[in-house]
Amino acid sequence: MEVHQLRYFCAVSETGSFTRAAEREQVAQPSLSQQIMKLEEELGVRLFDRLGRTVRLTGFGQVFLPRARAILGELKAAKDEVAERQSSVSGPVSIGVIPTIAPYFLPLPMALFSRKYPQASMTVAEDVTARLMDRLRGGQIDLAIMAMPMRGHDVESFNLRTERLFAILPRQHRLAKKRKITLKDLRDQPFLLLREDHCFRDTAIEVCKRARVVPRVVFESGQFSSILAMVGAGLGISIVPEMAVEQRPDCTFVSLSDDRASRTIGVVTLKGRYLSRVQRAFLAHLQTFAQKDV
Amino acid sequence: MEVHQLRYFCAVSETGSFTRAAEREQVAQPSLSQQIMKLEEELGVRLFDRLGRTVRLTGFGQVFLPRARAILGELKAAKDEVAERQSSVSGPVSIGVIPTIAPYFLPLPMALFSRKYPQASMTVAEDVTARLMDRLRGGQIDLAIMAMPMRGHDVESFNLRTERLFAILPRQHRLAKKRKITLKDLRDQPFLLLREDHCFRDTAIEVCKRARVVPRVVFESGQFSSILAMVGAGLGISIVPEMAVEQRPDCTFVSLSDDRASRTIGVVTLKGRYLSRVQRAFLAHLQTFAQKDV
DNA sequence: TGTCTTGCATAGGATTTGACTATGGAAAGA
DNA sequence: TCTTTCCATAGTCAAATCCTATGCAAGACA
Repeated sequence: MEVHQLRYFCAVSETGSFTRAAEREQVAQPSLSQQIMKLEEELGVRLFDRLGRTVRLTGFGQVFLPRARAILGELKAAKDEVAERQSSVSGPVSIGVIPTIAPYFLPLPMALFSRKYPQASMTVAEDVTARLMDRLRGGQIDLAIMAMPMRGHDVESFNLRTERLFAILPRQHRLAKKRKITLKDLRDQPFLLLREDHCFRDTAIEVCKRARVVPRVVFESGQFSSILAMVGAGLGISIVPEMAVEQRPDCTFVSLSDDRASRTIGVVTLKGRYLSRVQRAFLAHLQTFAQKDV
Repeated sequence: MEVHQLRYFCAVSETGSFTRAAEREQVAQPSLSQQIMKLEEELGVRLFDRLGRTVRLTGFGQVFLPRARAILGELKAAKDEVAERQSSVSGPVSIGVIPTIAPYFLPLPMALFSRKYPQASMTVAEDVTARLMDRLRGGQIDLAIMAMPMRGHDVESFNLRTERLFAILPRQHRLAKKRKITLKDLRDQPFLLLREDHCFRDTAIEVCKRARVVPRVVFESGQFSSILAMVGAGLGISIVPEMAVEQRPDCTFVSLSDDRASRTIGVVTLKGRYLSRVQRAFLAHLQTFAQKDV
C-alpha cells in the first residue's frame, strides 16, 4: 500500500473518472489504472465498479475512502507541523550554565532573546561543568555556557569573553587600598574557595600555581555570595572573576595584575547535534554578546 | 513521503540504530540510510543526531515519531477493516422486488438466509420494474427480483421459476366449477387489472392478446389483495400468477390451460457491479430456490 | 441503426528508484 | 595503537512506475 495509490484512489473517488483523476494527479491514465488495480489486488477487493463510462465506489470503496483521506490528511499534517517548527523561531531551548556564570552573565541575553522571540521557551540548567557535559552528551541540554577551553573530539565551542580576576579583601585589610596587587602579595593569606567540583576553583588554584603561591584554604562553598559574606566578616580573602565584582560595604575588590590572571567563558555544543532554528538563533544571539579578548 | 520511509524511521527510532533497524526491516543498511536521508531532505530537517555510534532523535524527530506511528497504524487499520468485511459474510444486502412477487416469494428465502447469516443486514425495496432498474443502475440496490426476461446490455440475470397463470372468479361464477379454462372462455368478462406501471398487467394483457382476447378493464389497483376482494364481491374477474393463489371463501382460482399462459421470475444484477461476499452469498442462496421450468 | 466519441484496460518500451555489494571514515573499545 | 563497530558514500542492478500506442466496449448522435 503506497501513498500515491491512496492519492489516486481519492482522486478517482472525487472526480468519478479515471481519466479526470489522471489529469488531476498529473499522470497518464493507464498508470493510474495500474496503481488502482494494484491497490485493489493488495486489499483483495474491488474498490470501484466500472460501469460503462461511469465509475462508482463499491461498498468496500466507501469504507476505504474516509480512511484513505484521513491518512493523506495526517501525512500532510505531519509534514506541516515539522515545517511550522522549522520556519518559526519557536520551541524549546535548553541551556546549561555553570554557577559562577549563571547569575552574572545570563539574565540580560535571555531577557533580550525572549523579548525578540516570545515563542521561544528557554529553560536553564545550572550545574557544574562535568555534569553539564553529561547532560549535553545525553541530549538533555542543547548548549552549555562554561569556562574555556573545553577540549573534546565530540564538542564544538566559541569564546564569549575573557575577564580579569579580582582579589576580594575585607575593607579593613591592609591591601585593600592598593589599586593593583599580585598573587605574591596574597601569599600566606587564608583563602576561601569554591568546592572541588566547581571549575573556577581549578582556575584560581591554577593562577596561584603560576605565581608559585600555594593557597591555604580555610573554607569551601558552593557559591560566591557565601564567600563574599565570609570575606566581609574578615575570615579570609578570595579570588573572583570580574563579573562577580559588586559594590559591598564590607569588601573591596582589587584587580590582580598577574599575567594571565583571567578566565575565559564560552559556549559549548555537541558536535553532530542538530539544532532547531530557535536553538541556532539563540547561539547566534549569544555571539553578539562576545567581547574581544582582554 | 513514502510508507516505507515512515516504517524505516520508526524502526530506527525504536532500535536506536540504523544497523539494527535495517535488520528488523529486512533491508541493507545503506538502503535504509538512503531512505531516511530522503525523508529528512523532504521534511527539510534532520530527524536523527548521528553522534558517533549512538543515534538519537532530534526535537523534530520526537515531534514526527508519534505522527509516523499513527499513520502506519491507520494504514494497517484501513487494510484490516477491508479484510474483515471481505472475510465475514456480513454487511448490507439491498434487495429490490416487484409488488407482485414480494409478499409471496421473498419471506421464506430471507428468513432462512437471515438465520444462516445473522450478521447480514437485508433491506427490501418494493417498487415497480422501471424504478427498480433505476435504483439498480444507481447503485441503491444490489439485486432485483422481477419478471423475466429482462434484457439489457448492462444487466445479468438468472431465472428463479416459471409459474402458471390462474383465472380468478367469483365463487358463484358459471366458470368457477371447471377444472381448466382458457382465455377464450373469459372473453366479454369485465376485467380487473393492476395499474399501468405494474409489469404483471403487461403480462396479463400479453397472454390475452395471444388468445385474441381484448380485455374490458373496469377496475385498476396497485395490489392483488384489492383485486381479489373485488372479484369476491362479483365485480369481475382477473388473472393472477400461481404464487398469488390462496384459499378464499368468495373466490375460485382456475388454472389457465392456454399455451404460454405463464410468468417467469428471476434475479437481475448490474453487469460489472462488484458484489461483496454477503451479497454474492445471497445470490447463491436465491439460486437454491430456483425450480425447473414448468 | 450505423458511426463517432468517450473512457478504461492492455501491451511493450523507457525511466526512475529503491536495494544491493563494496568500501571509506570516524568513534568506541581492547 | 589496533581492532571493532557503525553510519555514509559509490557504483551497479533489478524492479517498479510511468509513458505512448492501441484495443474494446459503452454511450451519444445523426
